[in-house]
Amino acid sequence: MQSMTSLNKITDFRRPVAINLANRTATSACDDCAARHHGLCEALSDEEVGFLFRAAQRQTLPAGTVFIEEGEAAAYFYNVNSGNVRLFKSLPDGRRQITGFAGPGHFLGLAATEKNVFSAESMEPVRLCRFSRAALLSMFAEYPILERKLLDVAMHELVLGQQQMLLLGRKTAIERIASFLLSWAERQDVCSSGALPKPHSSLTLPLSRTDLADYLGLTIETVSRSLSTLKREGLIEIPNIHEVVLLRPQALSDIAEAAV
Amino acid sequence: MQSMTSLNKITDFRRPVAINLANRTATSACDDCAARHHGLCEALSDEEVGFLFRAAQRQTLPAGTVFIEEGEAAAYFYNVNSGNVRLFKSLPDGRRQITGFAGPGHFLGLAATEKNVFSAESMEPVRLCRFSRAALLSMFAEYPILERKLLDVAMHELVLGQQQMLLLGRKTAIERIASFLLSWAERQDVCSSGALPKPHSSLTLPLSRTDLADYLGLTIETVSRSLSTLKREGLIEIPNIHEVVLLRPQALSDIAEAAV
DNA sequence: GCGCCTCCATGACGCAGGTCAAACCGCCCT
DNA sequence: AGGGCGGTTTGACCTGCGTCATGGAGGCGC
Repeated sequence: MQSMTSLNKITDFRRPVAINLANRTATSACDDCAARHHGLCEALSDEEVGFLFRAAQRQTLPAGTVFIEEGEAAAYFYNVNSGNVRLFKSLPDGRRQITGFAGPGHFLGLAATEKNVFSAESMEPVRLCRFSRAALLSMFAEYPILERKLLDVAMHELVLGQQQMLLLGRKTAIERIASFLLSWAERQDVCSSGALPKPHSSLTLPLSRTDLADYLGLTIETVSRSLSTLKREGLIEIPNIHEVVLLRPQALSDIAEAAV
Repeated sequence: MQSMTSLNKITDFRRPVAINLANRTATSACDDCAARHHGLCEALSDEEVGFLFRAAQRQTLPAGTVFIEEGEAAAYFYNVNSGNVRLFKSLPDGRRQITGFAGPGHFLGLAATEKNVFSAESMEPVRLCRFSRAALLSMFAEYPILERKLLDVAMHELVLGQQQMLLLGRKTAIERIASFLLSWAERQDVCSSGALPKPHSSLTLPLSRTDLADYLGLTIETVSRSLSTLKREGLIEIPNIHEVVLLRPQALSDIAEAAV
């Protein structure tokens, strides 16, 4: 049991690292950051965060800004401080596949080679910390825990990616919508990982129907129709366009997982 | 230019590591391994490989053995020495999505939490090195380069995963087949990364039509029909069931990327 | 309040790809 | 050589979802 160490907990095996005296200005700036205790930064001490802070450039972007462009040289990594971001790939004729969303604390840029293999666009006003590749690489040498944490992050994204492949390759429209609602509930901490949300849990969807369609590999019409079906059958309520109430999570789960 | 260090080359920044005298028996066993100069092991010195060797259990499996089962406790990591393996997720009603293939040198188990989130099955007789989580974690402390290399591996898999999401979510049947053929050519080193294979390049497909269908989110009938269409139009030749000749890679690429 | 614009819902219809069925093709076994 | 068997191809048909079109609902400027 004890030996069954979670692989997503490899950060538990922290090596001792040299601690330098971070300047207080830096640290306290991070104190106010919504991402201070999420994602990458949560694994770091105040001193380490201070070091990271000094290596970062801060950016504030209005909604709808594409700040990572597929095919461009991949010069930077990003950490989201506030706001939500959509990640996507496009085909020349305009077809788009959203591969994921990044909110506060999420680290961007792991799926990259020399060129970015995806684009990123702010869905709302967004604040970011930006790191050059060189800066991040040099930080690895100083703070090995970063590397370890990034491996955790990458592993988690691999898990999500595989789930999404099953969804896109093999699930029906209704199953995709049900799966999405439950995974979004988990993301919003409405329920603990793996558990079902309580009946009548309410979700906020900062995404448009178009985003939803491009994420689930459907059209907006099919998304709309599937949501209507779930509503008609009493599994969800849609008080307004950006809100969904999960009336019967178990029934949603049965659909999402194609329970027999 | 020089500062544009590839992120997939972060292993270039090797920290000095303690080198212990590996016993020669171990090292020479690895010398014969097809995976010695691929994937994880390629990043390691003989001494490091020797250490890894002693931490590993070797397994030989016949074709069709499921050795990682979705939902089971994730106790081990694997490194493939020889043979090919399919990775997949299933729904209770039997629908299956193959999320990837692993050949010699590939490392398995990164997409895992406490439970495996995918299954793995040998497609042919396979030899593996198996590591318990605990063993791998303790190796991280001794050989940080492992962690770094695994981050590289994970990042590369994220890139592949995003490509596959675009394919599954937004491409037509023919586009999927064309994309697959080109990516398989790249995998088989028929062409360098990013470049097109030469006209008349020949590919070996160790996969059945069923595998192909489950990988591409199609049915075997559609896979078969799409291959026939490409053949009829003179883009490929199919001398036998496990071989495909790419007559006009550029035309395939135009289809795969939906060139306008 | 009014017009405009964007996003969403819903209905009618079409088609890419799924389903069902039959023929075909090695390949092994005797 | 013949027969059985699993995998593949091909054809005929069907359907889930995409496409196209229309109407509605909310937001925003003036």
